[in-house]
Amino acid sequence: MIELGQIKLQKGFETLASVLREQILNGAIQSGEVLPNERDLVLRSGLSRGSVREALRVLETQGLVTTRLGRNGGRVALQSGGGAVKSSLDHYIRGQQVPFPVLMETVEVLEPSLAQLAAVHRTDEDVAALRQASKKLQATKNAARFLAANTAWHRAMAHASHNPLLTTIYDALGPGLLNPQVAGFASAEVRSEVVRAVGRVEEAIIARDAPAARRRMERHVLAYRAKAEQVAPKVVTL
Amino acid sequence: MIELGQIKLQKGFETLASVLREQILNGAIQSGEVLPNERDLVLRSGLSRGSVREALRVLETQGLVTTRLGRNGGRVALQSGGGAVKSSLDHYIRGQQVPFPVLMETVEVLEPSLAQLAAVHRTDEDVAALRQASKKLQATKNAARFLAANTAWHRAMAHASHNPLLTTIYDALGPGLLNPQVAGFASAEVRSEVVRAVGRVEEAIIARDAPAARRRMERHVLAYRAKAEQVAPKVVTL
DNA sequence: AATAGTCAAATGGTTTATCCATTTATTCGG
DNA sequence: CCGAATAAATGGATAAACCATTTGACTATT
Repeated sequence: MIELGQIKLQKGFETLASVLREQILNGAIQSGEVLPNERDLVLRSGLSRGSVREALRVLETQGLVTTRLGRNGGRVALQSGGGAVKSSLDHYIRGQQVPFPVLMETVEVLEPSLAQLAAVHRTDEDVAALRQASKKLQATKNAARFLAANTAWHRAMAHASHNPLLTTIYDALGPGLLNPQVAGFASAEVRSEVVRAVGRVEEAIIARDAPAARRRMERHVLAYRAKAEQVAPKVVTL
Repeated sequence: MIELGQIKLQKGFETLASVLREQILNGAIQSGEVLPNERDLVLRSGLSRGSVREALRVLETQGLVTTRLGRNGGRVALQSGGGAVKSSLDHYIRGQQVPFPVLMETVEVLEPSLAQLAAVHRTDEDVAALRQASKKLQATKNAARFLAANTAWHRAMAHASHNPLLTTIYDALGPGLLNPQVAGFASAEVRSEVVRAVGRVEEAIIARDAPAARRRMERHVLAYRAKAEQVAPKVVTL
């Protein structure tokens, strides 16, 4: 018997979705361009309106088109932004029940590298954003707001790396890290420690000292883990 | 004027998709469980079959259900695997036209960390898989197959890290790296160099020497970049 | 002239009804 | 008991309306 594998039947809506997807991804349909409306696509494709709508819905879900209602509405082509990556990672994390320690480990891998890259690629605007974020961090006493300010600084650092892939991935991990058992331990002592560590990383980034930026962030991350293990060992340890 | 933001209207199919999605992600609908069929969902939701189908199509696109045809068919709930992450990253890379150097940079960030984690978490099965992969690599002369074998070894290493997030992300980057201008330079000299470097990283992973694994992979990655810059400077340099 | 109100048109959203295609359980004949 | 025919259950697809939302055009009012 010859090996055939499973013969995959392409459904009508899938075919249309593929065709349009390819045209958007390869630039034949430019970002911002309005696709033909549903009734037009029915005529052009020979499919029914229901099938056309399913195809468009798939593209919308993939972040390749948005939908505008009303007169002068229609489907607008987009270059898929970080949104789809974010939601797919979110589903993956929740669905596979990725353990919290794995999330921490991942962040511990990304942050030092982001700091290093930020030191290499940062612009003056990045520096301004970082300074503003760390200023906010210093000024914030409330624990919940401190967390938010901390996240904001880290995002600014990621942005300064100018690596859109790593930044998008890093951003997508954020929500999963807001484990209340771990994130909640922002005592005054911990906060001042974080402010100090962040400040030192920021200095290195500003000085374009990539090895120092990495090293300091590595230390910070290790210290953070040590503290988290004190507070909630069962949640943190792999 | 008061700040209101855009008031978001929830469409019928969106609402149904959200409800089902939440139930799948929080485990109320178990992985492998069959959802009610379309006609049932029409009765339960009060929506029409078209809307129900759009909702299910969205979930399918997000990798949360699969569709089986025929009697005893239906929608089966899944925990979203790496597929959705992979395709969203692929769309992101193609759509945003993420430059090749950024891809290389990202891989250069991930690989040393993966090697380090592999040294920490590897099992005996991982070691067996790595050995098999590097054996294949040594034996392969043909340039195209060498590339494939090289990719396979790197995947095995990523797998050995036992960090599903990083592994999934790393896997998703693979296709984008097959730039023929860069990947094609597998001369005999380069190949033997790669084999040697891979072997040394593998030894460190087997010996559970995490710092060495990272260090050796870092060196390998740097050497690879240097070589690539010789061959195709315009493609590689940021 | 400027503004507000009204209407019409274009588009996506939704419904209903019906049929087709695929797969599998059941039934029936040998 | 087995194989073939049949029926049933399910997703796939179509057609024909109508609804909802938005915007442009027109009109009336001030």
